[in-house]
Amino acid sequence: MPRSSTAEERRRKLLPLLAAAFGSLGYRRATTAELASRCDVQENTLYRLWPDKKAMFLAAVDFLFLRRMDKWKAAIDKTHSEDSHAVRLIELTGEDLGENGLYRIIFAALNETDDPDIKYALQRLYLRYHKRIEEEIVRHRKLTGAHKAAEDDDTAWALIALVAFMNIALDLELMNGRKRQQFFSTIAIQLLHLSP
Amino acid sequence: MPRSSTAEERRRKLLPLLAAAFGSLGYRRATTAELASRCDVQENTLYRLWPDKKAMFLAAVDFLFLRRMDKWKAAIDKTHSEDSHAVRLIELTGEDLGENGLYRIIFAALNETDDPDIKYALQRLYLRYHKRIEEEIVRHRKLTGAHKAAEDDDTAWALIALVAFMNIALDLELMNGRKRQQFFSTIAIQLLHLSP
DNA sequence: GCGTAGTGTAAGTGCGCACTTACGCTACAA
DNA sequence: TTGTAGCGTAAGTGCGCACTTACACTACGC
Repeated sequence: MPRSSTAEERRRKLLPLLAAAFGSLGYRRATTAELASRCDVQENTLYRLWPDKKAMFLAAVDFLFLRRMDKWKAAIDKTHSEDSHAVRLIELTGEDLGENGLYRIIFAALNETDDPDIKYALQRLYLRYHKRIEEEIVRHRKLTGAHKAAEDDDTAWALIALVAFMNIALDLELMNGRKRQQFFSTIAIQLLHLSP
Repeated sequence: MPRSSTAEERRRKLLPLLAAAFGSLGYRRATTAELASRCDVQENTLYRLWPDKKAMFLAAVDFLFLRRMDKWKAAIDKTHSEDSHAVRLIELTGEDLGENGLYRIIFAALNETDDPDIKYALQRLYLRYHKRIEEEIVRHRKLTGAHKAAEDDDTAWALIALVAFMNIALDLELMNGRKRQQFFSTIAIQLLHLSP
């Protein structure tokens, strides 16, 4: 049997490109021809690495989520241990909103929720996301002793809602960048119930 | 010239059906064949009433938005003048979330924002929506004398964000109905800064 | 060297769908 | 009654796109 399998490695190399393509084009406009061209390979090659377009999409979703979590981890590692992670993450989110296309890909996926695989993947993603945020809220509230206006898990969902809408606002140009950032931090802080 | 134009009337009759179809199927899955079948006419007939599928879609968006506003008006008219409209509208939103497909159609449209017409229509819709909500927040705060934790317009955007996410949560079954309603009212009240 | 698993390239293929054409029928204005 | 604008019905048409096939080439195990 000749040539050791390099498929896994090739998948890893192509994923960021696929993710970027899906992120900026959405599901529909990201045609297989376009994906191939952006990866600088033939369509054929993609189909040798993934069974179909949906699989490429799901792999991309997963990749972007994990990359986002890595970014959070890196940001937190640079924070002093006694500072609030939550506040740092809010700043971070305000800054590189939409940068890596995670939300655009999620919104693209939301239109495919009739497909059970896609729906399940999104569900899992949101639940993991929620869990991660709730952890930080708990930590934040313990640290600051802030009086809770809502349960931690409700606050976590509310922050997720806020971020989702920030991306809508970005896409639709509902507010300019400065305003959007001010809006986000005002409301996020209010939700954490930290008097300014 | 024979037969007086009934086109306008037919459009009015078909719009609710179109809107329902787009609302439950999204843009992509709402094929022209499917639309025609749900309206119980031939595709041809639709094309005699609107120039193309996009026009049908935009008309449906507009229709749903106006219907939602009518519903609000009706709800408010039934409220005692000294009661808070805002609280009544929050209850209402919690109850018939997703009922008329407005949000599903908006999410469908969000994937078509590369089309300037669709983007512009959404922009206009959100800005009108925001303006309407802000009015109620101003009224509410004047009425209750609640101390503001955020500007009225920020609070209005935050409520819009919340409702948008409620619909995501509904689609993805992130929470059950009871939980979702509890979450929404808790956070909405917190945003209005009315102590419970 | 030789056979085979995998690679690059390119030309299909078939289907779903937005949109069109064709044509006969109907109701109204003249 | 007759001409015409609009209606119903049904059969296209063409194109974009997910996915496939074909085939020559290459690297590796034997």
